[in-house]
Amino acid sequence: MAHEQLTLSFQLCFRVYALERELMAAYRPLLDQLGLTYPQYITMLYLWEHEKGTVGELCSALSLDTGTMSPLLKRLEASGFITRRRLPSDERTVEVSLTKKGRELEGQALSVPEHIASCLLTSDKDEQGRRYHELKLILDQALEQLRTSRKERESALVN
Amino acid sequence: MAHEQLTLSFQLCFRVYALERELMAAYRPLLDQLGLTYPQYITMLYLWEHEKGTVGELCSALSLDTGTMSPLLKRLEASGFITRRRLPSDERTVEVSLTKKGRELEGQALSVPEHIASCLLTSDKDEQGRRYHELKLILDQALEQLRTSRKERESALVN
DNA sequence: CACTACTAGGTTGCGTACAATATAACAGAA
DNA sequence: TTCTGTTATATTGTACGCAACCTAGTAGTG
Repeated sequence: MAHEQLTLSFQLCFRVYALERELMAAYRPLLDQLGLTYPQYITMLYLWEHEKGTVGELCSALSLDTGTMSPLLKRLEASGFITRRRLPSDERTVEVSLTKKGRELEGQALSVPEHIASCLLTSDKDEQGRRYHELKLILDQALEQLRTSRKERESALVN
Repeated sequence: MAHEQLTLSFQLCFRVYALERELMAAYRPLLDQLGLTYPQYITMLYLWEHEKGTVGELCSALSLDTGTMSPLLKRLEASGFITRRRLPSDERTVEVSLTKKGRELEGQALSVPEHIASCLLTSDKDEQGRRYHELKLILDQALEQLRTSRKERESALVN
């Protein structure tokens, strides 16, 4: 493979790594006021939209495993935003629901996207909007690419 | 701000968050064989290029703070890849250097970029190369944008 | 029913990330 | 020289993120 492609791949990875942390740093002061972290915030976003969901659905929606999600939900429960209960129909599955306090938090979170957008967008919003739309598409392609590669690796291990 | 821009920003953040973890998952099996994590790997990349550096230089090159870098370097030292010593000229500064074992590791790491590139690039390498080059530019712009916004926030706090 | 396999979540251990704080060393002013 | 402020790094505490393992509940088979 061409040296340039190897260099490019490395630079992409490093930038994604750096950008992820820079984005978290942008969210942090906003979410601090709500008493949430970013992973907790996107968990709440899921619940604000769907009102409830099982642990498995949350793991799958956010691409997180139970080792991350279980303690995270425990903390959200301790903060009083959600409740957890085992389903009578299947005692293995745990259903997560919003509390009154959790539902009310949505109102306070309404300004978060605006703040983040204003950190990402500068003067020429139309031009930048087009670029970011393009960026979203490429990120999706890269994600799908990597997930496909990972599944191939994993099934190769089994066989 | 337009609702579409708010939605777009959120989707970008979520995808960067997901892509970062998917990339780490792609690196993990490769780096496991070297006995490195991704942050340790990019630390070694810096040292393979520069032979040595201070803790501060490493923090700044990788955009990590000392709370992350200090224990990371301690682990790299425990693995025998680096040594640390305080500079006689300034006892506050710690200089990190490669050991023989650390230098030799570079040879075993040569195939890593190739593997990652092959997970990211599929059939049409030229077309995809162009897209990823574009992606790199947009990531850089987003990074700079966010860093500028952050500096503004921080200096606003001081004043 | 007894046995086996599978599934949904939880727990443990290790390594980041980072805010907040601590500490020692240096640098400049009085 | 002493005091003061700053700098470079380390430490502590909290929260991910994930591999590996554990457990209880369910489902299918004979």
